[in-house]
Amino acid sequence: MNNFKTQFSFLEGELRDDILSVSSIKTFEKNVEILKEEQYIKVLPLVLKGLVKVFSRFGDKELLLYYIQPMQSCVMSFAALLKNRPSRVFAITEEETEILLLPAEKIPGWIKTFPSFNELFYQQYDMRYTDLLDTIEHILVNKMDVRLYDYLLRKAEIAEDKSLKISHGQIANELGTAREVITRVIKKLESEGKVKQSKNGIVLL
Amino acid sequence: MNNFKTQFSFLEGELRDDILSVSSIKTFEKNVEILKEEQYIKVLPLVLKGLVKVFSRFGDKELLLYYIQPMQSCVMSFAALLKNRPSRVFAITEEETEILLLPAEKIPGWIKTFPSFNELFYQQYDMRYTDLLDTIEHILVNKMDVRLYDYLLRKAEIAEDKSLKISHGQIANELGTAREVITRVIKKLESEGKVKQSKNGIVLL
DNA sequence: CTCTAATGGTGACCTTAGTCACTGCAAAGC
DNA sequence: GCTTTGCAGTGACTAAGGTCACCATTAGAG
Repeated sequence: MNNFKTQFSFLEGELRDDILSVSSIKTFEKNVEILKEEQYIKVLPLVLKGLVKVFSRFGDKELLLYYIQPMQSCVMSFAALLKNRPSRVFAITEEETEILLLPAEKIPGWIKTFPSFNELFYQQYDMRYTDLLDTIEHILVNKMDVRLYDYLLRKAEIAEDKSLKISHGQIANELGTAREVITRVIKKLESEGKVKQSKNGIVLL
Repeated sequence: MNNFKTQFSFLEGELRDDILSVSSIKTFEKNVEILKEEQYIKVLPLVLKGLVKVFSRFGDKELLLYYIQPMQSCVMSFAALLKNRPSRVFAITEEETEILLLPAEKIPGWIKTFPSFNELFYQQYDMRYTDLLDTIEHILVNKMDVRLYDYLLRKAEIAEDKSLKISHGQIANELGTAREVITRVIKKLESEGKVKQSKNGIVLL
């Protein structure tokens, strides 16, 4: 895909050619856990188009940590392949997503040779560190109504659609709580006029 | 201090000389908020001896995020000075601590030139990302008794002393809760035979 | 068309932990 | 000495949210 070159114009031209010559592009359907099938083939993903959500499992609880948007990568994969260690987080496509898969063995060389590539991953780490701090703040200080509302706002903003098709159970998973709680709290938000539920999903007002 | 060279023997010799020639070493007393006074003079800290705790403030709540031990640095400072942005976290010495202060303007050059230096900061980011994940897990899934006990265990382990001199109020701050809660929960731990309280502090059994 | 699975809705209940309003105690400062 | 200050301990209360046991509605599969 040629939009790679324009999207990643901040990378050195030589590096972009190099990447394209050894990487593959793969398209994933919606709701597919990526890097599951590739867990032995070592690759580093770079999202070109679409949306990926990253979450963690703690026993039977799950929690959405952040989204990977186009032009972003997954620092957990990055760390995992540099240290040859399993990932502690999971990634699922939120929509149909096109991903560039960089072969792991080329990464250390690119990092050494191309400052822009190195810079890119520092930025990714910085972004995720900040995301995790935000997540901690949310869990620690906000009640469920605020957490849920912010979650919906963010989701709508990222999907660029104020109408969300998602089940209460799904939301509960992403917020690490129970389905009944979401049903209750979303009712509350509805009564406050912040959202509206219909058979087509949840609409933000 | 010459133990810098032995501690950081994984860094290139040239880099170590370079660092020592332009950096200063500063010793901080116990319980001092570091990087407060230096917030205009831009420096990157590298802990040589002692212990620093890093925490975040959310409104009136605080939360201990992780410790910086010898041979470690603070990724938040690193990110803050690269992006010329204020830090979202705070650092306080837990004991008397000796810190090497690297001048900010030298960092980008060292990163480009010395792979081992670059590697060091990737490792720091990776470590803190993992620490934050652990913190999230604790807040989300564990009850206060488990959180408190783990907190005390970790503190004792890091301080290499099973006897901790710390007030209930202090602990409450670091765990982002209220003093009375700690008093209650620590009583519970005592009744379970896990800790013992005396006038000298809390002893882990 | 019927049966089933997924989803949403709800009331009752319980546990956790945050808050309030105190009391007791001991060390430090005057 | 007394008094202030900081820390520990406690009972009573409350709110949030997790759990349980259901029932209703809808969409899809057979």
